[in-house]
Amino acid sequence: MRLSRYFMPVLRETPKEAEIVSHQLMLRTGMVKQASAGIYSWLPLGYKVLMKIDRIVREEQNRAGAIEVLMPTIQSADLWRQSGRYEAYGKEMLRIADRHDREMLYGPTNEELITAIFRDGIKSYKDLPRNLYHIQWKFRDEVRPRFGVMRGREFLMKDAYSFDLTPEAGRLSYNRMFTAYLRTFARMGLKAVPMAADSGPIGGDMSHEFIILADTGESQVFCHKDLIEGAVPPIDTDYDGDLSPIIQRWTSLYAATDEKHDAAKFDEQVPKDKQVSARGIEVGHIFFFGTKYSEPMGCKVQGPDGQKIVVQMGSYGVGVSRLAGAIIEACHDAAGIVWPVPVAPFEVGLINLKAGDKDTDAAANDLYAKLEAAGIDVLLDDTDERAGGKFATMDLIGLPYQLIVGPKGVKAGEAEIKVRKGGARETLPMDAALAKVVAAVKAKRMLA
RNA sequence: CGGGGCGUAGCUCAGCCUGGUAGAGCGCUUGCUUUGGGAGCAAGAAGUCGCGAGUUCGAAUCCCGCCGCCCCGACCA
Repeated sequence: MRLSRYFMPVLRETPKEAEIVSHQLMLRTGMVKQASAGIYSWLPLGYKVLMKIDRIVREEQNRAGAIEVLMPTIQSADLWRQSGRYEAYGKEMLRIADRHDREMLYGPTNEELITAIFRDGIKSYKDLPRNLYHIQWKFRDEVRPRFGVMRGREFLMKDAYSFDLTPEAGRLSYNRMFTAYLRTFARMGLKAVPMAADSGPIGGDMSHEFIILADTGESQVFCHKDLIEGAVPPIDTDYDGDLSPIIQRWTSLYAATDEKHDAAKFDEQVPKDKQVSARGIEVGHIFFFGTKYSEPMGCKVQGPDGQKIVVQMGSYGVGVSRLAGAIIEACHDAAGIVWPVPVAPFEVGLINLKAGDKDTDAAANDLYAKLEAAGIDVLLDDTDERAGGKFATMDLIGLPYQLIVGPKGVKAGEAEIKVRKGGARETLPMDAALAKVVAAVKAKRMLA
């Protein structure tokens, strides 16, 4: 993409409504624009990031055996009456009447709808297990939206729902999602730690929040240091195999959010030099809820013995739009965002320091064409802005690698590479610089 | 939903207390000079002062109502 033809309304100053750094940076870089409280338009740069997150989530869901569907944003109240939640949900549910005065709602979640879909689509125990997921916008009419896309009213979420015959089989489904989540967040360049959460109506140990660590995170978390550097399940993990060693490894060490934190237990279970107290952001939540929805909604299958079996369910959420903000919270410095390669809106920022200069233009255009040919997602700053402004903007939007071409370098046949994270710079012959950037990007695309 | 605050140019804000008909910086446009880390000079465009109703000779300013937005708390992915 050529910046001269792009739409990227960057702001030099920080809009006053933004309190936290990710919100400030998302507004300043022109990633999003607030439409009304807690509701955002995603501008090109932000949308690219959102789609890269979306894609990683999807790839890892598919890999774990989940099947993608797409459910509507608008649901009927009748469906929610079947589970008894229409009355119970409260004001966070946006209720709408259609032209026939039928009661509708903008879905805050999809348990009812997926349970009905699955119930009506299966006949026998042989149809289980299954895991269906979708990535869709949801709406919760929060009393007080804040923190930009981290806590908006409208948000993009991945929700997976597992269906099993028995609680034991449900645990296997749970483990698959648990494992997929470890990979999903690691691939985005994040340190995510699963922490035991309130497990709802079933009890037991089948609920975890996935918390990423960021100095500016919303809540205090405590955990064993080894969890932070824990080994991420490899790409060839066999999801049909026994995943319990992975789960065991990630759940046996102490990890708790502040509301569940037990200081005495922490001291007892974790050596002083392994105790980590940090800030965190919840980006995923998985739980097993058994027959909470399948029972009232009549989601049953006939078992081998002819008896009806109420299906065991679990649900598994990832805050896709929230992640865009959360990643920035975890990855920024004083100059701006520092994107991990897998979620960066562009992988390389190519700076033409003197647009309009024949030789510099030729060199920049040549590198641009070669980067594109190499399959690199590149943004070429070919505007006639001054050098200082270009550097500042490029640092602000945080592309992982900058390739800088100016008249001096062109004369010497050289280009400069700047690594956004850490700021290391290196001047190399044109082709060597190109090769090095391409190799660096490709090496970092798949972090896990 | 309790408490607090804010709405004036694209952005950040001054002016409001003490009414007299709108300002600054940045950005934007044009020209000249500059050109490797947010340049200089000159000229210029740009605001129904959130909306409505009042008080007044006169309202951005005072009064009332409404709307929008933000912050703290409670709540939440």
